[in-house]
Amino acid sequence: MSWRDLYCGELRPEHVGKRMKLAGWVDTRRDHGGLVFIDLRDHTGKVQLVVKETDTAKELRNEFVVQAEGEIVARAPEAVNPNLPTGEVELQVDTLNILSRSTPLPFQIDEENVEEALRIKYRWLDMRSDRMQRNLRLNHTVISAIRRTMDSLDFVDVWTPSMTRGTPEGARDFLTPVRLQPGTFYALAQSPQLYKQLCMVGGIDRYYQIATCWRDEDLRADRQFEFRQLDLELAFAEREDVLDVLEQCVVASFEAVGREAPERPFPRLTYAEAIAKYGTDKPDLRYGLEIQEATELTRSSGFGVFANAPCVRFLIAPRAFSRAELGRLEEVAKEWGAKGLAYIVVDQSGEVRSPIAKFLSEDELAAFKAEPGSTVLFAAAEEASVARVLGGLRVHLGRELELTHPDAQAFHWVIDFPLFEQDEDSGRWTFMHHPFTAPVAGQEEWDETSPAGIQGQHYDLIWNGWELGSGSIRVHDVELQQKVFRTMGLSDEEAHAKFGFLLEALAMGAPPHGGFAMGIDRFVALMAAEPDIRQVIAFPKVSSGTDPLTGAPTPMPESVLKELGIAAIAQPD
RNA sequence: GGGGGCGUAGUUCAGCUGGUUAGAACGCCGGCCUGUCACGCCGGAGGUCGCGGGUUCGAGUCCCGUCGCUCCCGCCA
Repeated sequence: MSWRDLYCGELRPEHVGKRMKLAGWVDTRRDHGGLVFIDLRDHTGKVQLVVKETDTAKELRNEFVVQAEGEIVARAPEAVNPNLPTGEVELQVDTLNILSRSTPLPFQIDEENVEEALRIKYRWLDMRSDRMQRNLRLNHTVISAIRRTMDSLDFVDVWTPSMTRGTPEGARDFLTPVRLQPGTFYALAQSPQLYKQLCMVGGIDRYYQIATCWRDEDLRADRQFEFRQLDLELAFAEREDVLDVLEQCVVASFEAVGREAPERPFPRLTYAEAIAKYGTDKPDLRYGLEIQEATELTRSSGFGVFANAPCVRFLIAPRAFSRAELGRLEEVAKEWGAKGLAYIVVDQSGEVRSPIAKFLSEDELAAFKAEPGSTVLFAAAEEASVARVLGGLRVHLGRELELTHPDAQAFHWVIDFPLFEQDEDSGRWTFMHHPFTAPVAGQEEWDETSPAGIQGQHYDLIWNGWELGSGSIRVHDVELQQKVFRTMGLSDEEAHAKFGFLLEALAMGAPPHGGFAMGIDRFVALMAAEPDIRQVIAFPKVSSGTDPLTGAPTPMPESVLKELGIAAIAQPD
């Protein structure tokens, strides 16, 4: 015997006259005395039950789980509900079983704006909402499409360990004490990076995995302690081979949910272009608002700040801002590190309002090419600071001025990243992405104390200003790998202590290879038009790093810690 | 570690320049109702205004601290 013959949302006029069992949750109850109407809900939708007054019918409350049996009948024409797909029929109930009761709920299903920690604490209720049902099913659909694509391209799913060797570099590790080896720890994998490279050396040729990764860093709208990534690696591959696989996965995902896929190939933008035109390495290209260069133009300007700054750039906002609006924009600029915000407002009549206009020549003013009804916003400082400030302003203006069409989708690649970057405080050089990224061909030689300008074969995939993921062609030459380690200040001895297994593997016949890792949660959140990844994760943690549902994390008994060979020096509040 | 926003009934919110007994909607409880579909009507319960301190004749409202949630910076190879 089965609990039900059909899903609630599936009932149609063709079922009229049939006797059926339905089961689901009581969505709403309309008690008319002698007659009770119930909207019965499951994940497919709702259908109306009509129940004669009985003790059982009177007892029903919201979110009770019930089974109802009876005849499917057509509704009278005037009783049809056009707002419901099942609105032409209803179940005339003669047998009603309450399978499970419910206490009054802490919030109503489908109520909007419920505080998120409460939704997460009672996730089993939240999951009944249309929103979460849609998102979790979308998550599944996308992952299925990605797996189908990877399988069709002959990728092999290889499971790699979650418990791995800790590294002081990169993100902070989550640690697991090891009882059998007191005083030592495994680290939960920040990514399968090294294992997948070993797979390449091992002849797997095309590896992939929907891999869970752990990073002990502060949580954000787009970051959780644990998350999943599409992790892939190809042997004998060049950049374009890798990008092609990712583009196929993105297109397949769009097609799987019945949406128009972005056009291939996705546009490519160099890192240098991205920084210069958009002030960030993950620009949102749904709108223009490009940053423009003015350093040379203002070299001999009468405005000292411009004349003396190593870099002067500007962007032109399509709006003549008021003084109050400019004040708020200056605050935004300061958040991004600006000392102030120079501007030129050109109002609708073409009249110029600007505290710096008096310092600028006619030629300078004309050179900015500001149309009536716009504002020129300047940043003048070190190049990196200018990029950061104008990049921040650009994103702010894009949102404030609603420069994006709601349906616009902008996928693109950022390529040609620097291989190393210099720490602003210590002056030390370190890798920009990770130490396994290969330099571009012909740039394998550099001064290990000053690797400025060396470019890496690294690439990022950006969607609407979100970094979906990144990848690179890796170093497969052991000498080159050691050179990279030395450049970031790791002696050969230290490198061997930490990454000896990689160096040994590279020394035993490593094919050229490269790969990528794309954040699944970010991808699905954007697909779902959600503002953060918690909305597509079944059981997320809140931003303090705690789990309101289970109450984790918790202290552990002394005896347990002792067995693990550790002691807690902090007590929870 | 730093900065911003929020915190009032189970939920979502209102509550003015400090001033009687802190409100609404939904939910919940009781009653009536055989065609509703956000059913309707009548009645009711429900509040440490996050917490602590201060200013004041008087604090939901002002000040300080603190906690929680959230967004951002740092951080995220």
